[in-house]
Amino acid sequence: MTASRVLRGADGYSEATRDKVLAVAERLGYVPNRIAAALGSDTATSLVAIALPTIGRELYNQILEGLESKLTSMGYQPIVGVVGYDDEAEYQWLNSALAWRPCALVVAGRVRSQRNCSLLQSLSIPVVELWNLGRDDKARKRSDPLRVGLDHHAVGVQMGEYLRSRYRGKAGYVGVKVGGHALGADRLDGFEKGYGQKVQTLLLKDRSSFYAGYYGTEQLLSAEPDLRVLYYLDDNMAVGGLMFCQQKGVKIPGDVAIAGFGGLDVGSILPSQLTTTNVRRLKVGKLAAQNLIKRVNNEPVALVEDIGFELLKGETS
Amino acid sequence: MTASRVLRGADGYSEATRDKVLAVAERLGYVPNRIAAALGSDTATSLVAIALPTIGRELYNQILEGLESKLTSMGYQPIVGVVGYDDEAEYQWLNSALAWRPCALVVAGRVRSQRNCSLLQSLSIPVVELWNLGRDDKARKRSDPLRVGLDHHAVGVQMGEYLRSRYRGKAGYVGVKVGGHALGADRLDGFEKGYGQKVQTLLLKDRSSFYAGYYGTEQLLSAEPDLRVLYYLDDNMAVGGLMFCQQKGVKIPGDVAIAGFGGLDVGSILPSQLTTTNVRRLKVGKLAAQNLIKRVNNEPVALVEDIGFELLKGETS
DNA sequence: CTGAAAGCGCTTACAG
DNA sequence: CTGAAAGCGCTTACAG
Repeated sequence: MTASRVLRGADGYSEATRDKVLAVAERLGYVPNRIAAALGSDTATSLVAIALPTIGRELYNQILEGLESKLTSMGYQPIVGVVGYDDEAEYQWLNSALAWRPCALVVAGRVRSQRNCSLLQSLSIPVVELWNLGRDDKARKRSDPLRVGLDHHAVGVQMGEYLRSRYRGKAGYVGVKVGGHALGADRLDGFEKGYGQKVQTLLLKDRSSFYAGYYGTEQLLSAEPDLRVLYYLDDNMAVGGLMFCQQKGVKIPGDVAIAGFGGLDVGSILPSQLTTTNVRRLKVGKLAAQNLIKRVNNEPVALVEDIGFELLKGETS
Repeated sequence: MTASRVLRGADGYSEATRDKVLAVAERLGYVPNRIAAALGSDTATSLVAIALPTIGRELYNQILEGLESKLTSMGYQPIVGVVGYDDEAEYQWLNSALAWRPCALVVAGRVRSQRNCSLLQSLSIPVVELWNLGRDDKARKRSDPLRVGLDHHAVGVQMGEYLRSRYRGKAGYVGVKVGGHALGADRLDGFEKGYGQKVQTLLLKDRSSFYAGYYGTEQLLSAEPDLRVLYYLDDNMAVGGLMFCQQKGVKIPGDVAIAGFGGLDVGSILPSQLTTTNVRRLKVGKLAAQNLIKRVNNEPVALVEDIGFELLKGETS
């Protein structure tokens, strides 16, 4: 009926009827029902499904903040899920979220099981993969997921080369693995390449934290006391390592040089600024949201968006 | 039809037909449509709307993490929105989220405009207010929002009394205000009461951060050089203040004693542990989700859930 | 500019 | 145990 037209802001009615409809709606306390609207129409919903590995820590929660702010401001509602690095959890979550017929989907770019890959490929809605750019980016097709992120291998290479230019000794790495996969493996690969020698690697079965960085450093240094350079999965762990060294009287960077990744806030509050690679996480989220919605609206959009990174030459190395 | 019954796991069909239905569904790649299900049924959806002031920082994002994990594990999908401390933004967001007919709503407990209060009261779905317990909690009615949080006034009193027992000099406070409202005002009130004297208060028009704590402390100390005790809105700001003092050669706690709030991770990695009040943020989220869903299912539930807090006697005061 | 008809994909209530 | 009917609150396409 005509009421539908005025309520949803279409045209084809007179001012008089509009006012009448609006008045009645007001009086009756009308609340629109997007569920019915979604079912009745063949156009897409305003729901966007977002599956992230975690949200409790600085990295992904700032990405989420960027996503949320852009999506909301464009009139979309995010449905968010935390799926860890667990293929089964991701699969389950995708299925329950997809049943709400979102108009688009955000996932974290990571190694994924065949089954989950096929699920993603079978979707008719736009998908964006966050955070990691892949090796296959040159060969992207229009039907592939969009990508917004950075080249983590290049981050590692850059940091490796920087430290190589200043130090000569053995290098170590403290990171984390989940279900057999090392997080940030691309950066570690790159680092090894950039530093130009084998890196003593310790992968903890733990979540990244100050504490993990602390005891990981303790473990690694007691096994390999002559390490000259320590690279970490992220700044939190690097700061943990820094604390360990300070407490043991190990001089930074005199005895050991330390570098992290992320440009998290902690790094900047230390008495000596942490050497790290800064990444604009908020921007990842915002750009992802923007590109996704462009694709939803069939506007032209970059298949791959590289947000880059920036080496912060701190005082810890 | 019968297919509907087996697909949604109701009963009243034979094994044979079930297998047949499942096989066909599989072959056709059937994806359930919760939108249609929601419209066709008068039972509640599995959507839960969550409106938070921020998600980019440790406090609320750990609450969100708790909410998300519990809700997802119980089969609900969270729609999340960031509304700042802005009544208009909250109002707009609530209206768009409510149009999806969520079965429940989570909001942050805060001072709210009359209009938003009436909106909340007019809802027929369960609502939970997070974080702040109110003064009116004794008089809660069944129709009022649930509450899960803590008594921030008591936090302030406890910290004030603790510091009073150790120091005598003037006290200062560095916090933040948004749109005229001081965040954490209840804690400040309590602190003043507990410490037993007027507290020099600096409210920055900024968001809480290390940096805000740093320059806020600088400002406050240059205006009031004889402060003996500094209390902060949260641990991030306290750590910023700590950094400022260290850099200026002010001895902690010899010259100035410092205390924060939250029990955020930063506080634990410092060379000297921060005095603060620890709050189990994850638990706030989890309990809120649990109670909300109990209410959705019409099970008995505590109207007010006090998760308490814990004074951490650190080395900075 | 306005409205009656049909349908979106389910579910509930009822009849076989 | 199985199915045909009606309806959820909208929208789209068509007729006045």
